[in-house]
Amino acid sequence: MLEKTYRPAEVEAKHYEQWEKSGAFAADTASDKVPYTIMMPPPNVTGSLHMGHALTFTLQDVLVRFWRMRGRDALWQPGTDHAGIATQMVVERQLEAKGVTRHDLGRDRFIERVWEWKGESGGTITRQLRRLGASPDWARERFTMDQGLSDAVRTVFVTLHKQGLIYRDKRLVNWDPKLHTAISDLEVEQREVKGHMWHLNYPVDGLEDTYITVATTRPETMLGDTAVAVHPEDERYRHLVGKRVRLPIVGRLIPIVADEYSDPTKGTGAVKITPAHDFNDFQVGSRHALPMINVLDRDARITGPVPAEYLGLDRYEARKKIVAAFEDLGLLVKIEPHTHMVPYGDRSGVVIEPWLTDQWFVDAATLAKPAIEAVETGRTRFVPRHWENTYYEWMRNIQPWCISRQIWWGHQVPAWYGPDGQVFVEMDEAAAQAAAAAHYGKPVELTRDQDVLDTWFSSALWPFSTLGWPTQTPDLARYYPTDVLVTGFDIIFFWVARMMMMGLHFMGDVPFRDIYIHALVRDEKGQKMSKSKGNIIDPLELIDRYGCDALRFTLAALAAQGRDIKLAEGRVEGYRNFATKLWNAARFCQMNECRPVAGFDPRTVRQTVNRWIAGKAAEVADKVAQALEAYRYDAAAGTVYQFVWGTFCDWYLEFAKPILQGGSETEAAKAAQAETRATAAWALDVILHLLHPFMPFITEELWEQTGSRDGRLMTRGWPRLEGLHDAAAEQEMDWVVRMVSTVRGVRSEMNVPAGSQVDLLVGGLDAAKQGWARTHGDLVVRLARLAAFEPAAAPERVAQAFSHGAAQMVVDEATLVLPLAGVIDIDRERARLDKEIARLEADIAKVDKKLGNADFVAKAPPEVVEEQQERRADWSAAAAKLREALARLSGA
RNA sequence: GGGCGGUUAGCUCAGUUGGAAGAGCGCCAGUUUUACACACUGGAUGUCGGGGGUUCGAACCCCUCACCGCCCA
Repeated sequence: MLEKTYRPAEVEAKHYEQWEKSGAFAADTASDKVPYTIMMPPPNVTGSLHMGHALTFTLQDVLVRFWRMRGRDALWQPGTDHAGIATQMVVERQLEAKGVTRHDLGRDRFIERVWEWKGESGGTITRQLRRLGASPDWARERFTMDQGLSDAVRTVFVTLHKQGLIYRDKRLVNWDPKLHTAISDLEVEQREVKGHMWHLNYPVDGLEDTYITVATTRPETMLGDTAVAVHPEDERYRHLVGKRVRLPIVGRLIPIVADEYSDPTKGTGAVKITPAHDFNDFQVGSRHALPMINVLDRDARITGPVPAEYLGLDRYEARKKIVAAFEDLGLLVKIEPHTHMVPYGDRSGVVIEPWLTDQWFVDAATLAKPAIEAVETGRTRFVPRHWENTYYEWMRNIQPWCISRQIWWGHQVPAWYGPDGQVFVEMDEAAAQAAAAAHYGKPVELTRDQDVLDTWFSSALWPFSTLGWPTQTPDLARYYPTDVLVTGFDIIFFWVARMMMMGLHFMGDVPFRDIYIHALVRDEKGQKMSKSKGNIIDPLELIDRYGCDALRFTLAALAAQGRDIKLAEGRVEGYRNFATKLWNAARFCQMNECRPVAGFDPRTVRQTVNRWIAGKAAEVADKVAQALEAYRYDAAAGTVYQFVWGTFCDWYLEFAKPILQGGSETEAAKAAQAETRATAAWALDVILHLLHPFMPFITEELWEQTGSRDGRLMTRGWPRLEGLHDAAAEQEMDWVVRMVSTVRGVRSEMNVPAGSQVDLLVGGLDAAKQGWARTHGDLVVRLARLAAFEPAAAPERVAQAFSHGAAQMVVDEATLVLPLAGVIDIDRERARLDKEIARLEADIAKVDKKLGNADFVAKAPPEVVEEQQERRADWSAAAAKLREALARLSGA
């Protein structure tokens, strides 16, 4: 016998181990099934499971389990990425605790330490994924620093270099002065900061007492100014263009240039130009061939051709000192409070400096072209579709991608330099030596480029590098392109776009057919979860408290397309209750000996209730499948929830009770009971299948406990239920539901005590329904808590009932009478009937207005008009019957 | 400034070819009703953000305004 409540903690680990051990997660390259492939977005190896992971991996697992049941050879490719900067930071922090720096260790030993760390702590997130019930093919787990994936990275780098799509260049990059590395645009976070706008006077050379006032948010950069720019159309400054100003403090003479970059409506209309420290100024500088003077070192301290007293000052100390100097010189015009955007490194949290360095770049614009086209032509489809705009917007304005990082942990750039700086990009040192020997005509000593590549460079190859590329493996042929990528919108630029570019370039085909973009998980107030706000909900805690299935079902049920998910713990609790409900339904079946019958065919059942539930089950199985095919997780979850609770538990099991628990004296009763037992067990099995992708643990546990089965639920096929829809059974059972609900409603409204059993007399029931009434009489009695049910009550019975007071109601063509001698309050009943009639009359009036409109009758489709007419007829018949009832009441 | 999304019951949200406004939670009332109180039964609740338009008919299509959120400058 099942326990009274489901206890997730006791079964989750057991089932997971069995699934994994049995090989149920494994894809089968040799299979003749059609593959279904999802590349798991590799979480950072430093990561631990947060709610965003819980969502994305639940959604992926639902799909994978679903399609696996649908008969596909499912490959969910798992792994982690090496997270260059993040991982290096973790290990450096550990060293720091011991008072050691990575430089003390040296590069090789440091990297050894990182691998040690990875061995000890790198498995956290994959262990946690198991607790979530995720079913990827763990045997194929990959890491972006694996040998195979590293070969792929080198191959891609060398190939793109030979194709001229990777090059080395001196450009301004986003420099992180704390981490001492370049980072990509995407790793820079623009934050709104309350700062100041300093208005500084620059004396115009050769004109006494003439100044040009520039406004800046960063006074310290004036040390590197090489021009002042004004708009060519700006009348205020036209006469000064071509003249020069003497840069205060520094004393350098710099030109006043006309350039459209300067906006006459902003600040003073004149801007200082610092080409070596500002992206816009850099462009102005190139247009006017201005010198670039670097005044910051790698720590963002002052360096370069500046007065000695400034050398070595931190950028903010320098700012203070510069402002003070302008004030002393009488050149500080004013300081205004000013709110503006300041770039911060998303890892280090410090202000980023645009800094002139030598870096490796990918010619992203060239690679982007086919990637844009693939989405335009629909070879890859975004779901929901509007995310393609975000993709286009970024792809069409794509900048060269800076891929080199000045850190140690990562894929070292496969480039070697000769004595004269000549670069040789090759697969390995031997090849570089050979190339160098050929170039110089003799062997030379080479030094390897110290930089490593952006982690996203290796992640971009994930859809094919994990399958064995550059080797043309059977896996690669079979599983690429993949079916769908499931990820969050925040990663469209970082990763999705780059996989598209690399996939198309190296595989000649898109990496995935569909890109399902899901929302962000927020707290119940709609706030983004963050450590600093203290509003983090830990998925593992929720799993401990409510069970994994409850969390998974919640996330799926809330995953409506195009909306963020506001997660309130109450929802998880609600779905925990749902799991308990299912558990108890199974318990009920078990208590009533509803056991699966081998070879049971639901198409052969005779009892109306059984034909009815079989038809409903088939309908739901289809709906759920269709919803999942369309990534409508919320609809799929809602449909199965509604069926389990609202149909199977609330009605079917109640309908089955009299049959199951009634006597089995006659042969007919015995047969009905046997059939109902078998059908109930079968319907429960269907439910377990439909719920399995969402709630794998409880369904597997119930599968195990409710029958003697071969094999696990997880490896079963999705129910194929054809030919089960039964409109007649549906009509009949709907009528029973209407009868029961109507009586219940009136009982409650008339304050009939729940415990008291009353008679129900029915008049005017049409002949066809007399049969239904006979079949389901005891159901109506039981569910409406009646003493007796008389579907064809004699008029004198009714009259007698009225003489003592009765409540009346209308179901379809029939009038129902509930004798309530001693209980009924006549005024109250009259008022109730009045209200019912008024409601119907209001509805009728609405329809009449429509039908009275000649345009409506003329222009609306005939079936719509007919529908309205039928409605009107039904309502007015019901209203007439209620008026009769009211009259009877007054007569009594 | 540009783009995208949102505004429907107290709360969170469905509502996919325009054709009687829905669910869950919460709330109120009642219930040992032999699977389940993590339950059962019943009930109340809406100018579908405002305004205009198209249409026989608009929560849905178009225009406009307001507010909220996100992304990019």
